[in-house]
Amino acid sequence: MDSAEKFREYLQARNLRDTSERRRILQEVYSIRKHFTADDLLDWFRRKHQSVSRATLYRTLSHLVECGLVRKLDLGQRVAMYESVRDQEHHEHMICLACGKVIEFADDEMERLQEEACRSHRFFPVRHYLQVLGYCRGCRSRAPAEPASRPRR
Amino acid sequence: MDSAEKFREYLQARNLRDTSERRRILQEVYSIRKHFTADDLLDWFRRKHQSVSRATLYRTLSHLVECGLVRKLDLGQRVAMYESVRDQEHHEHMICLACGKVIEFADDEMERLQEEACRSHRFFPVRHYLQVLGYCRGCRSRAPAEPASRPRR
DNA sequence: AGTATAATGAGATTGAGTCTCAGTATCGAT
DNA sequence: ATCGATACTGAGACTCAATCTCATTATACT
Repeated sequence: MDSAEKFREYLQARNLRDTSERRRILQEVYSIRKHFTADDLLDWFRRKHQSVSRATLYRTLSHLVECGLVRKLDLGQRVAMYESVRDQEHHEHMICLACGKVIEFADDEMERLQEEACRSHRFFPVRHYLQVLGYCRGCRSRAPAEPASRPRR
Repeated sequence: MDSAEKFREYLQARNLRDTSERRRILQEVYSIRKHFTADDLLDWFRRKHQSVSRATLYRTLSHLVECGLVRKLDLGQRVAMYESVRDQEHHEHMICLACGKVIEFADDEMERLQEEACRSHRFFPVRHYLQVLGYCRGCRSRAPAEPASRPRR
């Protein structure tokens, strides 16, 4: 099932309407291959003269998150980051406190342990986020003793 | 080494000053046994007629985070949560999307896998956060099929 | 086509967190 | 103990991502 269809089913099941704005937002989100903020999206739409209002964008993004087509991330900055959920496997993020670089990584065993922890607490997991903040290879080597003088967070 | 001493050493090493506000904030933070927001702290101080300014509080909290005495958490709400880091072992959080309940859990093996992932990416970890969002036992059992009609995020 | 009602957009509002800057406290040197 | 350099504090202004309001419009079911 492709993303458009999945979204349509989600909307229908909740008595929500299939509007052109929602279709356009989903399409745009799925054409992007990296992390983005809500304002990034707004800019891209504006540049294409297909503007969507800020309110509608936020409302639609939260629906997309809710139905699992988009992941909302807190990468340590003030703004929320989003990424489309393709068939790629689930991954986590390392964020460099000095340069802001984001490294993606995945580990099946870690996922399994997590699910087990949820089971033992009778907790039903919907989504999860693992962020490792630290210093990337480059930033670390530039300042070996004390990683960075003034971290961003 | 107790927390006050550790903080004093941190301040000294950075040419920062050991002020009464900083001492009071550390003391208050360490007298709390649960998660709290910056505004919670502000309220508690106000109630004791020992007010600290918002600016000073935020500045001090970020020093405390920097020196490892306090952990800053993103529990899915808009506000940042904090918790004091006692000698208890590192733990992660499950957050209920319906009732907001926070469950703490820990797993040594998961920690180990994480460190390994960092090594293999030549990434120097400083701190990490794992949040599992979902539905707790109670909320899950109240609505078996579709966990919750209107999640908080 | 008609009707109920969900959605949209422009702009106002919220609120956590940060910044500014004048006055104050700390601390090492003398 | 005093001095001087400078880090710190607090009140309030400011930022800006995100949310809300509400009049108008679009959707979808009959």
